[in-house]
Amino acid sequence: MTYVEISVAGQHTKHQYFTYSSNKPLNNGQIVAVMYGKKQAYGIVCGSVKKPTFAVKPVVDVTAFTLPTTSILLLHWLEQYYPYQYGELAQLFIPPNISVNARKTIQPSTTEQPQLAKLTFTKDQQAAFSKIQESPHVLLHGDTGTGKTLVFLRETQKILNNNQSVLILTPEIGLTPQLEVSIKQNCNAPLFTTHSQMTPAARKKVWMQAYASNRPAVYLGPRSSLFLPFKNLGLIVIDESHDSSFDNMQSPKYHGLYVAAKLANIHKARFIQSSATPNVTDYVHAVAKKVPILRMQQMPLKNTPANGQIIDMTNKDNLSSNQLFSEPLLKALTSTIQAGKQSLLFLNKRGTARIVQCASCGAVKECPKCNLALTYHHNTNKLLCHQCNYNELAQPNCFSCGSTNLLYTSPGTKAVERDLAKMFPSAKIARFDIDSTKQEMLAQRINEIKQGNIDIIVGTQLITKGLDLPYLGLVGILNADTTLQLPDYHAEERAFQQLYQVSGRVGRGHSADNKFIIQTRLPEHPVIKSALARDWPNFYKYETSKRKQYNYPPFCYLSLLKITKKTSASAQKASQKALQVLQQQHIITLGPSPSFYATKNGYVTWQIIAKSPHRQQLLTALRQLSTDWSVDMDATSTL
DNA sequence: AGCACGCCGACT
DNA sequence: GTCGGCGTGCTC
Repeated sequence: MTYVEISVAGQHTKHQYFTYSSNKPLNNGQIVAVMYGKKQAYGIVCGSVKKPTFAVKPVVDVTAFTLPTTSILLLHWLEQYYPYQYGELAQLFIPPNISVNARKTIQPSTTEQPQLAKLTFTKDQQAAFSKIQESPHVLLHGDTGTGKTLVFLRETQKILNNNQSVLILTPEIGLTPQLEVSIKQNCNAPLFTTHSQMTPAARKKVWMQAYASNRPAVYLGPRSSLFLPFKNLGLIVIDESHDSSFDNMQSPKYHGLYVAAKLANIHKARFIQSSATPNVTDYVHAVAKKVPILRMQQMPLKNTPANGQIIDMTNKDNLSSNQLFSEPLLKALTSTIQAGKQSLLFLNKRGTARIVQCASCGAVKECPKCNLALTYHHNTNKLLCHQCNYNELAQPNCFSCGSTNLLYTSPGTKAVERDLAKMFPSAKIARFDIDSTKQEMLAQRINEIKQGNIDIIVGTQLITKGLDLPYLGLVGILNADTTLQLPDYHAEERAFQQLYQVSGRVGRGHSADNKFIIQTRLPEHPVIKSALARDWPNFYKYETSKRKQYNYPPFCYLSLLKITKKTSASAQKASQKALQVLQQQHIITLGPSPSFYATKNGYVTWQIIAKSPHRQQLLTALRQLSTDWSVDMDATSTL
């Protein structure tokens, strides 16, 4: 009889390991089935021990799979880097649809040998490529359309030639199958793609492939691909590294970028983080760690940058009879339709935040401590900071200019579509948002749009990502302010990134005379101005100094703690208890306050922001909270 | 997360 | 008296 320590996956476990007995020897990393309480669960063998003093249960069954040491090292690193339940982290490594009967079968991979495309590099691409040879970790900071992809794909081919595999992390690729196509054209190895629409069976196939194959391959997928049982990884690329899908998803909330960097380090693999708009936090870290930053600005095509224009919506001369559209935007729409080109109108629906903005001067009241827009609470007629709970009575007049013309809501895409249909009765209009578009339909809709038989596209954030529309002549941002003013310390950065990405959709060398119009009530806002000028350094300077002033990341470690209870009173009571624990450990706290999305089906959520200049100090304190707190370490959104 | 144990209100 | 509310704690 032997005794092993097992990391039990998927369960809420306060202990790192639980001891089980087994009558046959087990390997470290082996995946086994155990009883945990009354439930069966899978676990990872993490070492053997002497017979313990307490009673233990036997291992129920063993699977045919043993995780590589690299995976185990990554698991242990995650356990000390994040304050999460150990079981949640172990779960990441367990293959989908696992069963004790599963065999180690792999599909013989069908590899047609592709004709590798001949690459002609621009000077920037060539420079970046040679720099990559000199450093194991680089930040590829290339403007949209400068051909970052080809640079890391050539490196991918080099690594493959060296008989090693490559992992390419990408935001959800439903919208951008281009990357998949480019990999096939440029890389001479089997490609295994994972995406969120895939069935567990299909995911399992990819897992098996990584597990059993000894041949080098390219793995393409979202951040969950980090936990595949890789062998001999020579390169990890994280494409669009700023994308929120790398850090924004369900718990356990880990940042794909940091985990990727660690995994590369464990494998002694090269690491490339690639983005046109890197997060300032990541950028500051890269500078601090002396990671070479490779700037690419040269366009390979003869592109005409779009004609950018800011429309001040507080200026009466710009207004039309319709509240949503300025006169210049309507004129641009008319002429774009006449020219037979497409228009894309971007509206951020998430911005239905209950923010109060003055229609006359654009001013929004902010929390003096947090620098975030105050949200309006109807029942109490108060303006409230959802982060620290600061509040004041709502006034009928603008605090800045005294006007009584205050705006409490913003319109949705439906209203936009309806008004457009009235004003342009003969135009074909397509609306694109999460509600109107099921994921599976997207590809089809996009094809429809690419053919050019749609005149006006109305969309939300979906539209910002890597979509190349050959007939696009106009991009209009209906209300840039909604994104900008979400009460979230990261909101201005997200606004810049979105504006930058959307404006990149137009002016891609397809035709001259393209337009990019931003409607705003804050025409002098540094974020709006730098986005229009596509001036990243200016934005970076503004954003970092603001973060420093109000003590946000990267100048502190920040985590968001949430608790959901039946009643507001019990949530507050739990919050007070947590505050005590945190403050005893000298953690800076904001709140507690009702969460931004405070109530769902009768339950109430309250939250606390916890900050500290020292990661370890914050982790230690968070580990002392009761288990009903959900923790988002390094949260980039405090909503 | 589930599930058991334990201590206070309204009921046959 | 007790049925059951959910607050607290544990799972090798």
